[in-house]
Amino acid sequence: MSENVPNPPAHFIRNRIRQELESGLHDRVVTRFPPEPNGYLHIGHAKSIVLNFAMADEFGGETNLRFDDTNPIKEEQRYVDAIREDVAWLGYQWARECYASDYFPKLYEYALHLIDNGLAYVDSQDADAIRAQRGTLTEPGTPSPHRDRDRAESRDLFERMRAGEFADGAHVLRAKIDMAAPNINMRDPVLYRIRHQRHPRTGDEWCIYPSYDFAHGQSDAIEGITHSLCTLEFEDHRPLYDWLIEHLPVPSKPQQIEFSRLNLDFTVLSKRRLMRLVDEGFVDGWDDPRMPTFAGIRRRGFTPRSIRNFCNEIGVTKSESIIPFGAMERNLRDDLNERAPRRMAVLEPVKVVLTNFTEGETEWFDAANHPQNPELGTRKVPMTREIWIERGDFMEDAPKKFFRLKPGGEVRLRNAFIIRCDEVVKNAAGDVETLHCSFDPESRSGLPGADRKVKGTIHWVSAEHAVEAEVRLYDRLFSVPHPAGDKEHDFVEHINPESLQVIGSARLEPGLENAKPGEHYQFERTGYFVADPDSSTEKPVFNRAVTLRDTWAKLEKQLRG
RNA sequence: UGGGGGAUCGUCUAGUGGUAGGACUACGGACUCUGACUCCGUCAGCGGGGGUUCGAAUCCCUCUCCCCCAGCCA
Repeated sequence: MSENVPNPPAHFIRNRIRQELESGLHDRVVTRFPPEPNGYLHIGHAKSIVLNFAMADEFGGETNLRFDDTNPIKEEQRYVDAIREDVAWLGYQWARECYASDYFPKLYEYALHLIDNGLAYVDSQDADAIRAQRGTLTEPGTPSPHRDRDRAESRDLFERMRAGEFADGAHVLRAKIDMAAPNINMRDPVLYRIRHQRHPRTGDEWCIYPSYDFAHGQSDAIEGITHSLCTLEFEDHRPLYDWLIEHLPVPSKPQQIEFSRLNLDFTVLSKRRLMRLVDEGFVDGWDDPRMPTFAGIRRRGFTPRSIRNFCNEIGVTKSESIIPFGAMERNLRDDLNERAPRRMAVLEPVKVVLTNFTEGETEWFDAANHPQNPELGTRKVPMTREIWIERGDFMEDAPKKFFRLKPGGEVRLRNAFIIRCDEVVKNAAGDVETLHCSFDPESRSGLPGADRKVKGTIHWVSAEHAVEAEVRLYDRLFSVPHPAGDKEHDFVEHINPESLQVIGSARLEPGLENAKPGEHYQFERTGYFVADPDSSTEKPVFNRAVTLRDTWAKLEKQLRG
């Protein structure tokens, strides 16, 4: 992946690793991306994925994909499959696919080690009692009555927990650290709990499962992870992470480094909220193009490269930040601008009759597939007497700065010739129905007369050859920058009612009916589009991934005042 | 109110004693058979108050604000 980032920007983790390598603290970098398979990945995870793979890649190491599957109540195989697909889609190949559950036997041994050394004990109270004894933020906790249970008894109990002799919640294994610690994570945290629950990978082999704190660091150590990169909320867990590594006979000593998670405006990124959007039908599923999930942004038309570039652009720090959604869109434009073939498509059609164009005749024009990259070749587009143009490209009472079609005015038809609007035909309601225009034969593309300057150029599609298609225009899902930050209103109240606009019959240039799902095009002057999985030759469907920058829209807004 | 983090242009981010820099946005202009792209230019910042110093974003003191932690979730 490093070919995409010739000059990776410095950030504190990169700097720190560089120094460690120079000082000889490490001679290689091994990282891991450790999702819990209890939900789908979203754009927030992309930052972590890119960071982890980039660090290993840049410093000659490798990255594992490790599923943190320590809680079988919430985890499912389908999430594992989806996550695997998502990481690969982003463009990364992990060195090893690991599972915390691979280490259950080892972790069990480690637990025994702690018990035998008087560093862990079995507590036989229920969750409520343990909670009550934990103390509060300002008051220390009080020791469990079982805290000084002798090692042999704890060991016996723990072995019987493992053997399945007890019901869920009857006992728990706890580290014996410090009930008065100001850091609540150090107040004898739970290491193992009983869960008679079939595990997606280990089946019924285990009925006790390690907690995150007990599994994560030790898994890192077992895999030889040098840098365990995680988000800020785990900072409080680092003392525990280090404590366990220090007191256990683990094969290596990883270090945890925290960075701030990615936040985007005009969306939500918490699993709970995303779940509600799907469950309550605000979107059409996890892969709805408005969703910030990998499945969603992929279907929306975001490319892996644009996401990677975006992640590199935003940097890595410990300060919390909210990145404008537009930053992601710009990266998409930058990527697609370079490589997406251009096509003409009329979204809101209005008919134009070229009065001096021979009826029944078709003239084929050459059109470049890309204005800056001739390697993308050319194509032929048909011109006929009747064509479609964009309704918004005609204005009857046009302001001075309006460079498109107006009564008596001229405009160039992209790749073809210049036309003049001679007559406006309206229906009974007063809406423009048809425009009668005449074209200038001397101004055909390629001819000397084509050099004549007209201010505007618009796109068009031959009415006879037009391919009818469904086009889905997506906009931000929420109408406020921080939907989750409003304490007065439920975030769903801020859903943008116009986040999806379906155009039933857009008119596309012929050929586009053969677009394969996932193929990107720029519909000139309109935006970047991708063929949806729903698309077929019979009924093409395109999603608008992002609009083009539109300075006219801005100007128009200003003119209106 | 205990503990752990954070605060630099509108946004993101460099800068650990020596002229606060970059990117994005915005704005202005050039170019243009996409009002796109590209190019050029402009605006704009060290949370507040003290102190140390010839000199402070950086060191010291103090205040303020924001985030995280009291799951047998991760």
